[in-house]
Amino acid sequence: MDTYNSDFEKDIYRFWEENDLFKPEVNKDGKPFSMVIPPPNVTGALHIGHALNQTLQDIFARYKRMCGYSVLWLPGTDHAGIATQTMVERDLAKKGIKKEEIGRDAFIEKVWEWKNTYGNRIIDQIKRLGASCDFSRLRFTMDEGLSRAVRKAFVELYNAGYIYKGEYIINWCPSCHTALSDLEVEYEEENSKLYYLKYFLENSDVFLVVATTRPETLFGDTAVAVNPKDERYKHLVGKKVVLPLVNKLIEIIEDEYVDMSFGSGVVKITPAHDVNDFEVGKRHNLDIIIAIDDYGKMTHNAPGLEGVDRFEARKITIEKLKEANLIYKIEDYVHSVGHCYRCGTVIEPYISKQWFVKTKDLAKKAIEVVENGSIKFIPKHWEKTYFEWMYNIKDWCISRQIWWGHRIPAYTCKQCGEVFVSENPIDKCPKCSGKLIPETDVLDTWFSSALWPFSTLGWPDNTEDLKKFYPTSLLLTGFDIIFFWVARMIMMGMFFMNDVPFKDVYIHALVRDKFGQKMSKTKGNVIDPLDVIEKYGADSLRFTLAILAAQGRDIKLSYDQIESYRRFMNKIWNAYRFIEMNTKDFQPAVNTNAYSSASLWIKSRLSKAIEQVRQSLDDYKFNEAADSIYQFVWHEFCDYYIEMSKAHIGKDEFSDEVKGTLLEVFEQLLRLLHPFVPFISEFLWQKLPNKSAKSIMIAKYPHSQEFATQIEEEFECLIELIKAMRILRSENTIAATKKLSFYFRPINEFAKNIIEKYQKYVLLLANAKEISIIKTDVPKSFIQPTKYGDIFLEAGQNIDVEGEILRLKKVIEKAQVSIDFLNKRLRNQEFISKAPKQLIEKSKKELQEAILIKENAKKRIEQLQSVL
RNA sequence: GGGCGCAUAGCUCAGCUGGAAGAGCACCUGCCUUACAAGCAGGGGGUCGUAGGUUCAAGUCCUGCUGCGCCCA
Repeated sequence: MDTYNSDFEKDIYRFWEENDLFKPEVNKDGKPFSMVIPPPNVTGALHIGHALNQTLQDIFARYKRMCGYSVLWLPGTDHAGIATQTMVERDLAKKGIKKEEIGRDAFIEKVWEWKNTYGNRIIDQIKRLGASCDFSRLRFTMDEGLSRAVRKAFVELYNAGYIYKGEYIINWCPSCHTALSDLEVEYEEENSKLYYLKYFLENSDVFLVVATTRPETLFGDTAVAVNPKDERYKHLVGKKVVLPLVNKLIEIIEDEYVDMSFGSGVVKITPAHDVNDFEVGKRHNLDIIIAIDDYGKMTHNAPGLEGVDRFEARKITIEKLKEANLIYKIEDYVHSVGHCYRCGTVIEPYISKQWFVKTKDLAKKAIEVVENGSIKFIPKHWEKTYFEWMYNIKDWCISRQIWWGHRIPAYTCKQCGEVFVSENPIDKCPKCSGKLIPETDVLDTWFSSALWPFSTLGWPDNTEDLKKFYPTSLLLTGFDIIFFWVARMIMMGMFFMNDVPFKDVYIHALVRDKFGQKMSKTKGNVIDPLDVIEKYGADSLRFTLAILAAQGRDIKLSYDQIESYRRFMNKIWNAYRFIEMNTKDFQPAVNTNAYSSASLWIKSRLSKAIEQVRQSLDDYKFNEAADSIYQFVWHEFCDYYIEMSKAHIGKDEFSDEVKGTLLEVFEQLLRLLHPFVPFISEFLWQKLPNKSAKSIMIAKYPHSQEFATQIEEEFECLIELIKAMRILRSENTIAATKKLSFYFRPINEFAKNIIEKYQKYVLLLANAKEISIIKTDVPKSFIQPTKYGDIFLEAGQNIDVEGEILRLKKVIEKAQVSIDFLNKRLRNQEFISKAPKQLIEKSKKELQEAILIKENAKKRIEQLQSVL
């Protein structure tokens, strides 16, 4: 093994799978910890957002598993009604087949074929990331069990009065040819025109100016409206105007809804094609005239335009209005237009019979459980977003006019017209024995997703899994689906299980490109996680995502960052190589009582790192956890302990002890690392002589220990002195390879003891020939003052006196800043009386140290100047 | 229009309950020192968006303002 290469990842994953390590049964007796995966679309391909989501969940799954929990992380996919149907339709279209030609059943069969062929793609991709989901429990929203759960849920909600069918104006996508819920409409600001049309008063050549962005809808106008407070039009209310082009009379009504400042203050009312107008229409009992059909084409109500597309119809209408001199003026106008979230088509408000979930009461409980802390959002501020939506929740349109999905389990009697719902198919009317016609609409995919936390565990059966793992412990997802999914799961969980679906909800950020732009295929700025895995390995990607996952901020990701954390993988790899090289023929001693100081120190530092990582993970601070490990591994274990170990190995009585400690600490830090970088940690762990289990996955997560603070104080001094020596070398541009002689003038016994006690480490890490303790100055030398005393380096003949003076002046300057700051603080009577004692003492000590450094540097400058 | 978030080193960002500003990348200097040049050692660089307030002490708490982003209507 020479250099790091992530090729082993696939083998490692296979090893885990073959040993069945992803099942909760590996810790049968542990306390349950459960998560359900936010089910990706079965048509989907893994994108970087999934990668982040999966990585963070896997970190938790592995962490909790190693802590002894019986971890169930349940995977699955959702059937993504519209998306999947569209995709298969497109496939068929290539072969020249329309779905209507083959019929509903045959089409659905085609979709299943497609699903069975390609539906596991995203699951396989998730595996590449190292996800430790229990794939034996893999679920799909359309599978048998979940479909049963959906039917049961529908029937129960219906019977409890929470589902109703009615004719309402809904968001309609003329392209997908289905109703959409409010959430599935995306609004975009668009540059458009505002048309001011002339509506003449009946039998008059006086006209009202009516402003509209959609002149083509005038064919559906059944009134014009003014605000009751609007003095300009008060006298006209109740009179009639002539509808342009149609030449029909419609009434002038008054309604609060009208904004007096919009246009001329007179608006046309088109109940069939505008949500607000629909409400106005209801209040005033207006006729409803449908001018645009379900394919977005004009109806017979638009004379001469029947069958013309709505946008084409707009142009023609304008031309006609112009010809008839019915346009008062046209202005540029910016307004927001709703689009279908799936296909981008402009939404057409449309009146039709749809099924709705009555949400107000369901929301009440869902609000309560967040208010009372039964469910916690992390970061907490997302609770506000949640409440905001929940307080203003609208009924949820759940029917979709497509074929792929859960068919609504409702039946209408052909004879008596009665509607029945039933979990199991029925064909005879229970009332009149007439023939029952099954509902053709299917349910919104999110309806089945809302049941996910319990339907996947076996509900409606009271299975062992359901008993053990519901409520789930943690839901980890993106903020974009708080309304779509999180809120609805809470409502459904409360209704069906009478308990929350999860206790903690961690909301993670969006992954953007390095310019902060949303990644999208059209922009061409996507970072494909599978690409990254190919190039850098899943571990590098995971570690990068984890260390960037600070709460409440989006992640700007670039290849540079991934590259830099790949270097970290390489560093770990090489640390292992060093250890392996040096412990080849070494058998760990059973009981080592005598430890070298370096070993005591690194174990103390490791303990601190463990503590920090555990604490950070418990607080969902992935970035802090990852950073703590990074700092420890690189800048303590590698930079210092491994270097210091070279002073012992093969050189003194601690040789074996140090080898043992290298293995011991490295073994622990692999376990510490495992949740973040599962592959390399497992791969290297398998090679260790001191591994404790079949797999690192089921080894225990390390615990911290208490160590005397003394060892850390000693090493703090030691490291500062080593650094001082390195500064002298570097500032005087002396090659790292040249062995030097240093002198140390300690300020006290403690400092003197450190240099003596740890001479071995000093010599090695500063690459020194010798280090002598002295009491006086060393003339003709470079000096580096520290708070523990001065370090000298003999300058030989060619000392650059001026350069050295300049350098020392900087030292003085720095010390002076400290002195001024601390003096100011300590002379402040209020500080002395109010600040904590510890801080006062610390400040006094620091002041003394700064003064000492300054004085010594000053003296040296004077000396040097006398030489000049 | 309502709500939320962000503004800290050239870039990307940490900074918990307030006690002298940190990391990674980039940059400069010197090194192929026998784990690692995907590396080692050292260095420069910030009046923490702005104006006030609370406090002995404010990047950190409060208020106004400016700029950017997101969500909802």
